[in-house]
Amino acid sequence: MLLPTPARILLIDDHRLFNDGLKLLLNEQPDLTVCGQVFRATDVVTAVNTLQPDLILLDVNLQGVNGIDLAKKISSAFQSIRIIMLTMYDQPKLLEETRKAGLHGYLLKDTTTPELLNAIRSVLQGKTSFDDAILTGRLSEDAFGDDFARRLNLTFREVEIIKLIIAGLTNEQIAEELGISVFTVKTHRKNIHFKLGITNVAELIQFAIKNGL
Amino acid sequence: MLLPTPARILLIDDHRLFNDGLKLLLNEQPDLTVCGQVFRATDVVTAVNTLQPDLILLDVNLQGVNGIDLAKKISSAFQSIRIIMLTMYDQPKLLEETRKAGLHGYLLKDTTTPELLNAIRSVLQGKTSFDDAILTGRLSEDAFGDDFARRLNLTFREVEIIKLIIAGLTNEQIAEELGISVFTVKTHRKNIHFKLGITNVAELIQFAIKNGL
DNA sequence: CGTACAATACCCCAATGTAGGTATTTTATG
DNA sequence: CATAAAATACCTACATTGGGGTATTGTACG
Repeated sequence: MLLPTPARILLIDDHRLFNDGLKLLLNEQPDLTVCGQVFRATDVVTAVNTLQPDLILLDVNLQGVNGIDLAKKISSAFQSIRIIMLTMYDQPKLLEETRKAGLHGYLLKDTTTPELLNAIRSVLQGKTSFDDAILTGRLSEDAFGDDFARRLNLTFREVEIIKLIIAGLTNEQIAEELGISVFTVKTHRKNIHFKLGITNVAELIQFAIKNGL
Repeated sequence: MLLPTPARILLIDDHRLFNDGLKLLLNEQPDLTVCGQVFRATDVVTAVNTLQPDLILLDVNLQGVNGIDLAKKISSAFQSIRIIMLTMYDQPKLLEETRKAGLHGYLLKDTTTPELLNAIRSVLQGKTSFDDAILTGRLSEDAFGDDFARRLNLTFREVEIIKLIIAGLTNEQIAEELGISVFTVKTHRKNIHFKLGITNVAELIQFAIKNGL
């Protein structure tokens, strides 16, 4: 399991506190060492060049810069470097893009530390690691909050669908995701609109934001 | 500056990695100690009760639960506990709510570690601490405008239209609001989609949120 | 055993959004 | 004044959503 010398990890994330915290976290591990931290997209290229990391933990969103595009560039220039995307949100689309781009992992920032370490070590060994929470149904259990649902008399299924709508999925994609008919999705959507007193997606998202997305 | 015994800090944030990282970060300081970590809103009350922290770092957004409401509850039940809100985004509204609620600080997660420590120590001494980045710069009026627009090469008009889309207006309503043709609105909308690399309203709003609505 | 509710599925049609064009006018700038 | 960028306007076509129905199934509860 342990490599002869600690694996060199580069952290790229504009949230400084998160970045700093992660550094401490990883440096506690004997087989891992953080060789550098980057906070801005513009600093990435030189950092990768000079630091020669084995693995990069990369935020999908660097103040408006698309992390996945960035990852692709790095990946094509340095094929040996392994890259794990870190993200705040579980967006199926980003997950898909990440896989298609041939990157090595996609993790949510609310994974636990052991899970992160696991993922890093797997990826260093040549495997890939995609967050279970995304693949399976973390969405279904909690996330959106009892509170919200209860106040507005939303059912479990409705909340589930709201989340997928907000994630940017179309009715058809939602239907596929949940394994139900598009008609059913539309029915739920109508009920949601009725319960919330709204008429379109934008208002739905407004609502979600106000009530704590 | 240093207290006789380390100040007890409770971390409330559902992003586990961030939470864990922060713990290490703070425990490195001789005058601070993390007395507990909470990952779910439902665990907050008992944690506060049993751990008796001096100060709480609280994420504004706990999987659907409004962090500010939570903070108010804590604050009214335990007046001596000082609370600093942590957030990913600079939302003027939340900042205002935080101040009105009589809480003691509001920090962005992309502040630096020294800034965080500074803020914590100030608050422990009875002062308040609101992130400069929020108070001064871009936020004040046009958070959305400048920065966001510049980064993404959006024009003034495009930003204007984005705001109206997010407000839930249809193309027709936007056209009327701005005194232009629906066709023009559609054109702008296409350009926006192109520049942002998105395909529908939900994604647009996602984008706006991430980049600081 | 009814009743209530959640979840499912379908139909129709209108309204709105998305995507590909092309093209003119205005404004800012070297 | 020439050029670029921004803002404007229109067209066609298709995709998706929105709102009005109706109806079946399973499950929980008194």
